[in-house]
Amino acid sequence: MEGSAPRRTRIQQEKRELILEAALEVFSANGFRGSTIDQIAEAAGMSKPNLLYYFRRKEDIHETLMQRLLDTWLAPLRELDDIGDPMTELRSYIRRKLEMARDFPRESRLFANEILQGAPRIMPMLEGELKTLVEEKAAVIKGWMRAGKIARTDPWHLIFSIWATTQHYADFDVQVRAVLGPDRGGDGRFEDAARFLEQLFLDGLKPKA
Amino acid sequence: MEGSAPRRTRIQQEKRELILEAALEVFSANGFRGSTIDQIAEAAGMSKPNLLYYFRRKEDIHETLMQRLLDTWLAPLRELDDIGDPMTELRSYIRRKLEMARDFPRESRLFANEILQGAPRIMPMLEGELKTLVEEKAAVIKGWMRAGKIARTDPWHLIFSIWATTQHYADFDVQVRAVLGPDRGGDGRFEDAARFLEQLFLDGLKPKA
DNA sequence: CTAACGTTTGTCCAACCGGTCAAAATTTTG
DNA sequence: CAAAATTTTGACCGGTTGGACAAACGTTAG
Repeated sequence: MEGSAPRRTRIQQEKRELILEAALEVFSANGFRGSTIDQIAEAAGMSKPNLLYYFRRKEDIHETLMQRLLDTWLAPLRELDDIGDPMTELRSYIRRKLEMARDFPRESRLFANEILQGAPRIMPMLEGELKTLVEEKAAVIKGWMRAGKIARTDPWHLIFSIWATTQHYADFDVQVRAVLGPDRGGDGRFEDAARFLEQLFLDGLKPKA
Repeated sequence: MEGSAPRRTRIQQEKRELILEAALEVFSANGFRGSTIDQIAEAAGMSKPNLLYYFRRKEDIHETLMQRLLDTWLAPLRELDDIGDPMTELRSYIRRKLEMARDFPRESRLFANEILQGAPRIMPMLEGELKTLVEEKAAVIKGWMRAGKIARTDPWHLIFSIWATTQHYADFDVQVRAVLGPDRGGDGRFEDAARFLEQLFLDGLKPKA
């Protein structure tokens, strides 16, 4: 797809990292169209033309950012493994996703922004790599169901519900904090969420008979 | 906050509705900064200056849209009532929210966009009206838990999980459809989702002993 | 009919924005 | 050190955007 990776000097590597870090901050807060090169340049501590020396177009920054994001973003799902106890596997998948929402909220929001706008830049990846990965894992989950290890349901929607509930704490963070208020909405909210989600996915809400 | 509502001619009422409808389409697809007055004007079938005759600033359109949105958006939660069987109440709340995601995806995306950008325009409402409403309903749910009608958990995070799982089908629609593929991702996906969510919130994933 | 009022349009503007370019400053290399 | 290569900067450009405005057009009531 791309030619061989261009050689880069030490300065180029450092400055490119600096720009990507600044761009993550700006893009995740304002979206692609809502962000200006000037904003990113200022956040990175350099002038606009200087930034454009490292990335020729605004889109190049976004593209690079998105490519890096996707690998780390899908890592937890890739780790979902056939070995080990199914219920434990699912529980640690949920925990890992929630930790990502806590530790990398900007990445989550960048992704959410892209999807919300119709995923114009990563549609091929959704229909290709992501679809294949989910199919693979859905098969694993189906195996667990056939073996009677977990209840029978739709594996795809199960995965969606894990994505939705965990990423909610990154993407809708301001709302979560506003609704919980200063006391409940402090740092402890992720542990509360983890406890709740564990129970939800394990037992649901029906009272113990 | 605002003076008495200005008198409006018949034409003004109609045209304002037309503009709001067009703006919902454009804003929900491109975000606030990503949308131009020209786009909205074209979608509404009028010229930019003409549109600006009805709404003096771009922000006014967005603000009006947001105010209207919030009422209908919170209606399902307001309906969550103490009368009736708790488990049934929760199930129909989930169903109503999922129906809103299906029937009003643009409203959902508009709201998601606003929250993602840090809710600059509706923060007071989140900390006021919304927080109060959720507190009220959390108390109702706590009552159910005390009465042994549903399992004991955190009512706040329960509400978040319902929001997250249902709105996911509007906000991340492109991703859902891409991952499900043409066959599974058709119109039936909302029924599949409803079935899955009902089971999840009722029984969780633990296999029936 | 006509005056008053409401609506629509074309033109214009200043600010912003993505990106170019050549020259200056700096760093690297021989 | 000095030449070569790299990095930084200021000035600039064309296109877009939000919004202003006055003139033209349409509608309605006396």
